[in-house]
Amino acid sequence: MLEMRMSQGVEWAAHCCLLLDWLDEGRPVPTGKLAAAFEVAPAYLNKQLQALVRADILVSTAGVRGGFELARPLNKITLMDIVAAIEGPEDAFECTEIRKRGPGSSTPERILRMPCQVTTAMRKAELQWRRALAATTLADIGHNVVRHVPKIAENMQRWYASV
Amino acid sequence: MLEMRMSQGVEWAAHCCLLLDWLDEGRPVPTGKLAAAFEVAPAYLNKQLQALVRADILVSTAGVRGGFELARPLNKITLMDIVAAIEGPEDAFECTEIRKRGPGSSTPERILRMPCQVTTAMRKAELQWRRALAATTLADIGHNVVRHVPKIAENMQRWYASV
DNA sequence: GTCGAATTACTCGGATATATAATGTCCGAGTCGGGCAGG
DNA sequence: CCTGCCCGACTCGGACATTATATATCCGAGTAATTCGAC
Repeated sequence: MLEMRMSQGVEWAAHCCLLLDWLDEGRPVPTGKLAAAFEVAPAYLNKQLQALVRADILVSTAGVRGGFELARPLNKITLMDIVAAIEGPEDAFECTEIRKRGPGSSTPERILRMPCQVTTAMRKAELQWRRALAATTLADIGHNVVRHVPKIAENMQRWYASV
Repeated sequence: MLEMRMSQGVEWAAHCCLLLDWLDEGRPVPTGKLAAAFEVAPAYLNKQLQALVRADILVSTAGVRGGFELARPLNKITLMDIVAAIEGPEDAFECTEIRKRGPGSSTPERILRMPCQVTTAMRKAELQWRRALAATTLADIGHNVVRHVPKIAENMQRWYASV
């Protein structure tokens, strides 16, 4: 059996953004600290954070006290933004137009111009997915977390001060 | 940039099912003919069709006049069935529970039992996707095609008789 | 004591390896159809 | 001529390569803080 899987980077990115919000440092937070917070490979996390910078979700600062900061508040960052930043803007279903191959190649050119109906249906489904992702901000998710763990920000700040 | 992509097999599978319906043979259609219809690698297509058999979308017949037939009419086959058969039933977003690692491990066990809010949001979005896929049958798609190319079945039957 | 420049340690960024999954190929087991012999 | 058995060719099915992608790592370029010296 095969498996359509999303990159781990999406999960890492979302949690990192939430953590950056909770820490609420005035200064950049370096990759090493974020990696330590989730016990993941620092250099690989760095790569994902670079993608978030390119998507204007984070801003990076070089130098001795450098690191990453949120480029805008969490209520301006949607899950769609995160997914698009890490996975790219392409659709999951890629149409290779096999309908045009073989005997299909002899159908009138006027008709071949019309979109593939299989692809159209797939696109509609993916659109629903993207709609839901775009409708959810990281602020929404953070709010749900705080509802269950009110002291999450305080806990994370205390931990950050100790490392 | 990375890329979350769905297997090509999904596209092949959908088009093969449509073709099987249009051909409307009383007998099984072998892999070779289906592969010729779309100019794809026969052995690899065979692999995808096997998955459809395991999912009870097609039935296979061995032997000299063997091949594949639809296990049920197109209005009983949804895009969700196709995707699940080829890609597997797992969610695209896989939660690795990184919230429990690092400082998160010291939070009360009672809270860690609750689901990850990032994952919950992702699941909701995927559910919308699955809903749309499950709401679309291959009969719907086939109907849309016939609307633009009324003679599609006749064309395919004529081609099939000639190969 | 204050200012400024060189130094140094730290961080991001991209180039480079490795692991894993998707893609593609090949060969064996099974089976149906036809041919052949016998009645 | 009809019937039943045997043979052979064709097809699926899964095991086996190959290629592409995701994962992981490493090192260089650049920067900001710090230190050291001069005024």
